[in-house]
This record gives sequence, structure tokens and C-alpha cells, in this order.
Amino acid sequence: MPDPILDNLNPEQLEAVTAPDGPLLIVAGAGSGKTRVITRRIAYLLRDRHYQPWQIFAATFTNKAAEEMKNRVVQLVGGRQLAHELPIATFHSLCARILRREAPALGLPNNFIICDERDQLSAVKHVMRELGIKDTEVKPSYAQEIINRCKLNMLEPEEVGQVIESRHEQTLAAIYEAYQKYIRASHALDFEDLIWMTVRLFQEHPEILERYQQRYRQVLVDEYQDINATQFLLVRLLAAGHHNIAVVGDEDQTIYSWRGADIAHLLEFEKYFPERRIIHLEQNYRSKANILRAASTLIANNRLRFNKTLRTEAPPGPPVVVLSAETEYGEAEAVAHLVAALHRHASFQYKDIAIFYRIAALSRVYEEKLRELNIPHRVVGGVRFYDRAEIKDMLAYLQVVQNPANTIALLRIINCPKRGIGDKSLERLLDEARRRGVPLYEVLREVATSGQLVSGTAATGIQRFVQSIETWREFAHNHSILELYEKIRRESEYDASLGDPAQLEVRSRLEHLDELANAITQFELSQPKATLADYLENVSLVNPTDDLRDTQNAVAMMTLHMAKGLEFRVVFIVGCSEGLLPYRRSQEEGRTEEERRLMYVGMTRARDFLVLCHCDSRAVYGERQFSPASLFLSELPTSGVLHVRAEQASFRELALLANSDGSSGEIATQGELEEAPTSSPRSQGLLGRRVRHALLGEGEIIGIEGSGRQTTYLLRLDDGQLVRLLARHAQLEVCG
DNA sequence: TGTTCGTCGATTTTT
DNA sequence: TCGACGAACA
Ligand SMILES: Nc1ncnc2c1ncn2[C@@H]1O[C@H](COP(=O)(O)OP(=O)(O)OP(=O)(O)O)[C@@H](O)[C@H]1O
Repeated sequence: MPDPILDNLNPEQLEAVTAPDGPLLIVAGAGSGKTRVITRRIAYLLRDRHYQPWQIFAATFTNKAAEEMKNRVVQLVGGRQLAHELPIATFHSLCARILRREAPALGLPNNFIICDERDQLSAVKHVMRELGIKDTEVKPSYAQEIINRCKLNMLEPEEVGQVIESRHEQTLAAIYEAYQKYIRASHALDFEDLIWMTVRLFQEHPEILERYQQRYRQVLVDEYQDINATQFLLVRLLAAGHHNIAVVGDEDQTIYSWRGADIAHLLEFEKYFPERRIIHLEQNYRSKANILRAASTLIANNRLRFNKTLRTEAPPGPPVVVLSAETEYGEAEAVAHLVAALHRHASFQYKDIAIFYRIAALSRVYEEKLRELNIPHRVVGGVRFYDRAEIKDMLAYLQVVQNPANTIALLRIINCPKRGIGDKSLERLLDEARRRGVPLYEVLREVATSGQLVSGTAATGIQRFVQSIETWREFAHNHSILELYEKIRRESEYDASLGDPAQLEVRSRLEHLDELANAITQFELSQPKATLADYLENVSLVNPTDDLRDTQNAVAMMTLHMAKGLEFRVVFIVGCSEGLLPYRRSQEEGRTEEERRLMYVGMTRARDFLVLCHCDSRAVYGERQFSPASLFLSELPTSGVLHVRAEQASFRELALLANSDGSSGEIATQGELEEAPTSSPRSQGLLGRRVRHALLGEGEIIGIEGSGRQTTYLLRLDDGQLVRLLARHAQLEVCG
């Protein structure tokens, strides 16, 4: 009888899935079935070892990964309820759940709110103003970055020196300290706090830790190479009693070092759990051999890695194509045409195809060209829905209603729409609040009755504002989130403040606000018992595009980071230029190897066909700049890689090539031809000869394909271009 | 207090 | 090219 959980596993995979209790370390390369193993193991624990869903703590680093894992487990084990009961989620979300219950033990309120990057930046700016630090002296975004880097490593303000050495050390420490005070007073936690405070909770309250150790009998971490020091400490605390901790990782796929990820933790696992069982998976089940070889050759240039074996039994498949164009428009156009051809002439559906890029800003051109050709596509996690100003404003209203002490949100909406409460008044109110050590809202409430401290217009504005908030708070007690939202939207007259609905810009904002209503409805339907606090937490931690199901038949577009863990039959990596991939700033900060890993991750997502794109010049800040090909392109093997100029490319031919399995030699690749030339005797002699073409100039014949009338030459011109010419038309002159 | 216009400056990746 | 911020005006 077929067993969905234990069938279709190789012996090593099976060993990993069914390993007995105790620490388990699985180190394995791309496409070797790591995710398959960890999901099957969870299913196995549930079905055959009779664990309850809530006893399993499975952490991931992205919402997408969590969603994917949960879906797979539910598919294996079944049960509608299961999806809600299984604690498979990101570290941040698992921690938020714990803190929501236990916050009081740390002196924090249960209804804390989670502030995102933007809130964080505005908080930093706020405290810098209060401290009288000019943003020319220290850039707020820099201060933010340093604060986060400290918090990732559980460093207090006085320890700032450990992450930077600069004359600003004192200043940054002061900002950090003030920032902490400010967000605490606002009843807010930032992303880093979620992890760190959970660790602190466990360290300071052994009895609470013990409860969670009792509860979570199995700890699992996917993509373990991405773990940072705080997260590692967290899982060590949880597993301290039973040591039932299983992790899977691949050091070649560490792409989050800027979030504190460190390969060292892979080694340290063995230090903390010396009795660990270690399993290597060495067979790649995903990619055609040419793709795997190209990726392996590339990553071999990294020094910071173990030497893993990764083999495949797959046929060579089509060559990896390096597609070059003159400009980014040419590049995008070529991509779009090739996508169309793959759809039309080959067996690929749109949803089999993905386009990856280093930075999200790059997606635009490619989107445009796809749209021009009417190719359905979806951008995964581009401009984040909840990042839009109008959405953030409305959510800030909900946050203030939920917890008026949240000064961060309060400041966002106090004069939006305009209520005549200007900078001057606000400053006075904030001073008063600071002097007395009470939340800003407290002061507002008093001013609303006393009318003191501010001018007439401001006082009226405050009065009406406080009045509204109080009404909404009352209303929130016995109404749904949606009802509350609609009421706020109506009574705040926010819509009108956006301007004339005849304007396109305004209309799209209004549409976003309608979409928010839809999102709230969806949420309330899926979680009927959820509170406003639950909703706001969900909003902060889960991007709605994350759970946009991949149901549409559309080309997927995303950053290389988002691509991790996924697979597609066809992958395009666009913008393979120096400065972009590897990204200049990363390179300057000494993280070239991480950029190479990023490229490696992208390449290994492909099953059948991989296209790496590049262009000679690109507009940067509106200015056209020379854009040399990526270092990584030069690190690819010569064999199994085909270089094509977009201007000369026949997309139909490329599409047919993509469909070939590379074994019959219908269209051989450059490398194969060099190694094993097969062609008619007459042409044979030309292979490797220098020739001159009337129009194209001189070059070398590096390949001969087909025979008879179909014979074609593959010619490498002296400028590096590759062209394919039908032999009977090619008027070539042999040189020398 | 609110609006508009010009200048300047800056760009990663995710929770 | 876009957006954030400051100065000058309504
Ligand atoms: N034993 C197997 N037999 C057949 N196919 C397998 C087997 N193991 C894994 N696969 C397939 O190989 C592909 C890669 O598996 P999976 O995503 O689990 O790998 P991974 O190691 O997590 O990859 P990566 O680290 O690159 O994200 C999937 O399509 C999976 O279905």
C-alpha cells in the first residue's frame, strides 16, 4: 500500500524522516530534498509517533516558507483543523504568539503592537529630534541600521561599540537608548524585540520556559543556515530538556547574513549537541545536469563552505543560456519574447516560469514588456500592500483604538486628516507628556477638556479627535473589526482628505482602502474568534502577497531572496551585471561570497531551463551607465553554457532548445561540441578554424550542428558574440 | 497652519 | 527617476 509519508524517499532521506528522538543535523545541497524531509518528518511525528500538532515547534524565516511547509504537512496528514493548530510559522510570529500571552511577566502589556521598519524609522527620527541630534550628523537610517544590528545580537546601548567603531559611538548609544525608552512607552515592540524579549522571558522566568519546554516536544528549523545568534539561543533554550531538535540547512544558501545569519551556527550545532546524528543528502532531484553543473562551478569559487557532494541522474538538458542585450529594455524585451515563445512553441505554462532579480526596483521594465505582450504575470511581494501610506494611516487608527498609549501610531494620525494641530502645538503637547512621564494621549485627553496649552483651532481639533477615538473605543467592544474600520473611515473623513476622486492617484488610493476592507473581511472569516489585536499582529507579520496562492497561471516575478526554497521549470535571472549582482554595496562591505550564494540560490531553483540575462548599459538615476557583465557570468563553465545576443536570437529556436533533453544532440552546446564534435565529414574540417564573414567580421567556428542542408555553424566572433549560421547561406572565408 | 515648489540626495535583500 | 525635506508664501 502506498504511503504518502514514507514512500519516494532515498535511504538517507528515510533515515532523516524516521530518526529517533535526539538532535538531528541534516546538511545537504540544493534540491536534495531537505524541505521534503522536514515536512515528511513532521507528518511522521504526527501520524506514527502520535504527537499532537501543538507539540511541534517548527520555525522558518519567511512567511512563504512557513505557508509552503504547512500546506505540505496538511496534505500529507490531512485534517482541516490541522492548519490552524500546527505551530509552523516564522520565528517572529511564533515569538509574538508567546509574548502575547506572557508579556506581563516582562512588564509589557499584552496588547503591545509591533512596529515595522517605517514606524521604527519615524521613532528614530523622533528621538533624534528630542535629543537635538541633526540628521546631517547621523543619518536616521544609519542609526536605525546600527540599532537593529545591536538588537540582533542582544547588545544593549552601552555595547554599541561591538558592532561599530566610529566617532559616533556615543551618539548612537544615546539614540538607541532613547529609542528603546520611546517604543516601550509606546507599548511597541520591533521585529528584533520579538525574538530577544522571548529569549529574555525564558532566561528570567525558568518556570515559564519549563512550561514551553513541556509543550513543545519537538523543535524543527528549516533553512537552518539562516539562523542568527538570538534565534539559535531561543531554540537551544526550548530544546534544552529533551534535545529533540532537527535542523536542515545548506551553507551555500546563506543569504541573510545582514540579518545576523552566520554559517558558524552550523558548526556550533555540533558543539551544543555533540551527540547529534548527522545526515548528508547528496542527490539533487530538481535540476537538469547542465544547470546543476553551472551552479556548482559557480559556487566552487566561494571559500567559506564545506565541500558537499551533489550529484544528479538527470540528463544534461538544454544548455544554460546567457542572454545579452544592449539596454535593459532590450533585455526585458528579449525575456518577454522568450517567455512567449516558451509558452507557444514549447511545453511550458506561464506558471512554470519565473523571473528573479537582485533588487525589487528592477521589476518594472520586465513587467512593462510582459504587459506589452499580454503575458500574465504576478509580482510576488513587490511594493508591500501594508506599506502604502493610506493603508498605514487607517491601520494606525485601528492601532490607536486598540491601544491609545501607542504614541508612534498616534503621531501618524493626529493631524491626518488635517485638524489644525500643527508642529508648534504638537511640540508643546509632547513636552508636557515627557515632563510628566505620561503617554501623549493622556495629555490630549486633558487638553480636550481644559483647552489649555494650545491655540483655539488646535484645541478644537484635539477635542474632536479625542471624542472620536473614545467613541470608537467604545464601539470596538461589541462590533466586528470590519464594522469598526468602516465607521472610522466614514467618521474620520479620511477619504475626502485624499483629494479629488477624479484624479487617478486618488482613486487608486481609495481602491486600496476598499481592498483593506476586503482583507479584513477575509481575516475575520478565516479566524472568527480573532480580536483586533490579533488582526493587527497578523498585519505586521504577514504580507498579504505572501499567501496569495499560486493558483493563477502567470509568470512569477520576485527577488532572489523570495525565491529561496521554491522551484520552477524555467528560471530567468535578470540584471546579471557588476554592481547589481553582485550588488555594489554588498561587495564593498566584503560580502561578495554572499552575493554569489544569492546567484547560486537563483540558479538552483530551475528544473529544466535556466537563462541568465545581462545588458551592456542601464539607466541609473535617469542616467545611462555602462554595465559590465557580472563577475559571476565569467565564473560559469564553458561547457553546457550557450551565449546568445538578444538582437540575433531566434526565440522560437531557443524555446525549442529549452524543450530538448540535451541527450540526442539535436542542438549541441558550445562545450559539447568542443568536446565531441559530430557532423558531416565535409564540414568537420572547419571546426576550430578561423573564418571571415562578410558582414560580421572574423571569428572562430566552435560548433557544427545538423547535417546536409540543415548544417549550421556556431561561430564565435572576435568580440565574443555567438552566432548561428545556416551553412548553405553562410558565406564564410577561411582565414590563414 | 497649510500648501507648493525647488533642491538635494539616495537607492538591497525580510521579519 | 522618485521621494523626502526645507524654505517661502497663502
Ligand atoms: N526521493 C525523491 N524522489 C523524487 N523526487 C524527490 C525526492 N526528494 C526530493 N525530490 C524532489 O526534488 C525537489 C527538491 O526537493 P526539496 O525542495 O525538498 O529540496 P531542498 O533540499 O529543500 O531544496 P533547496 O534547498 O534547493 O530549496 C522537489 O521537486 C522534490 O519533490
